[in-house]
Amino acid sequence: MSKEPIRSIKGTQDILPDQSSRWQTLESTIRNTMHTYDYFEIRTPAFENTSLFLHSVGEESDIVSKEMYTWIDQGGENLTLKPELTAPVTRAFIQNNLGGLNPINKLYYIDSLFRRERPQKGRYRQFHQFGVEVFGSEFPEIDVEVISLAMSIFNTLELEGLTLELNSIGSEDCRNNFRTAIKEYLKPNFDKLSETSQKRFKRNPLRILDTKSLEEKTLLKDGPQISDYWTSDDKDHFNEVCELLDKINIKFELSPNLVRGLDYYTRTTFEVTSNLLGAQNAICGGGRYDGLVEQLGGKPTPGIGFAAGMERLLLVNQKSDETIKSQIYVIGLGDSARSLIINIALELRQNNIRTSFDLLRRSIKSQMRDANKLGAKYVIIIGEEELAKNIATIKNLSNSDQEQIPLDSILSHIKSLPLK
RNA sequence: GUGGGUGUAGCUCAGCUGGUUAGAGCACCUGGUUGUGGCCCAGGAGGCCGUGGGUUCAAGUCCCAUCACUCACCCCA
Repeated sequence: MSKEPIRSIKGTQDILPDQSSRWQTLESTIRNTMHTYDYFEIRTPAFENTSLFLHSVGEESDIVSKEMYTWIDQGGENLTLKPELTAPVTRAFIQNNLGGLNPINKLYYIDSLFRRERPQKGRYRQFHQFGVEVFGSEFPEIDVEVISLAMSIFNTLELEGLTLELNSIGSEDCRNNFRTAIKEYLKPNFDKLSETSQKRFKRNPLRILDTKSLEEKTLLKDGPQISDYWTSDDKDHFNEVCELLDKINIKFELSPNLVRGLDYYTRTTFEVTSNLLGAQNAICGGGRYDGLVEQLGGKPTPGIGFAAGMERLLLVNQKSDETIKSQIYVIGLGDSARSLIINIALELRQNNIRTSFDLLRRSIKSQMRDANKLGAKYVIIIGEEELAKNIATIKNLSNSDQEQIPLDSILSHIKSLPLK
């Protein structure tokens, strides 16, 4: 009976050292851009009360109805690993009265989320998103700032093949009117609709626009359009957003059927897709949610945000990353030298010089190999001969030059060398 | 939840219509240099051929089941 090793959970992944540097560069690019826009980071807990998501994302949404990791804890509380971040950040915004401290709050996050779906390319059960949530402004300038912030990060990452799709699903009134109109229009054809569309017809008619079926698409083409039901304010808002985007040279496509899956969206919705991915080609999605804060018990406060999937960004961003290289490798031959190099390595490290030495008591040959593999620039060799003369041999690995220096001048000597 | 594809060395894979000790490249280790890396050369280690069952004189190869991975549907980042 051989023991089966324990495996990671389906849809989760280990990020190993050969990949972690790509994550680090991605994260620092995100933070840098966020800071140039004066957005500040918010961190929320990994899990929340389940009701938070029921009341924001919507009970009929796929996320809530079939994808959440939910459990009852030992105290009887109903908890859920966060499947998205707008609701938790909004909850934190309300709970900490951020709106009372500042009329506008520009928040960003980089975080892990959890959804129990069947994994596939670009989709995992634990995945990472970065994004922003801005509370307090109803004006188009902020819609545009948020979009331009997202695009600016993608530009810095030199991503190619991206498309920005834009739509407005109008305010509350608009959507109510549209909802009755589209139901009216589709009612005679109800039997012809797909099963999912029939469900949506009852629960969330707006999302029928999302359909993939060609027949339904052509049927919808001649039906009522959301834009016909925009209030004049909705229309003005959307036009201003488009104009401002033009003004700062951000290209976009109008997608009248871009309805996002979550209940809380209003007015502006947008999505960025990549033609380099498979079926899961959305790398970023966002929009306005002017009613959400109030819905979750806060003072009426407009909001807008986006979230971008980091695993997908890394799939799109195939640029290779230079690996971090060591600088100094210290070799000690013999017992006394071996104990000496521990001190030398320590001193170099305290001076911010990347330093390694052999931990397997291997031969000098293997140690040289190891130094080479680590990308060290110089090797310091201390053996019997050197010890006797109180010197160290320093070898430049790129041109094989070797020189000998006094033992007590190692640090100053190394500091004078080009270590890059 | 549904469908397709794939499971052979640490990694990428070969193994033809079933046939004898299961291979390659890369990586790893040792040696070629009494204390010197990369390149080269020589050698070495490393495989319940995913797992269980079946057909057969004979199974990595065929059949069934099962598990895992993967892609896709649904939906989303």
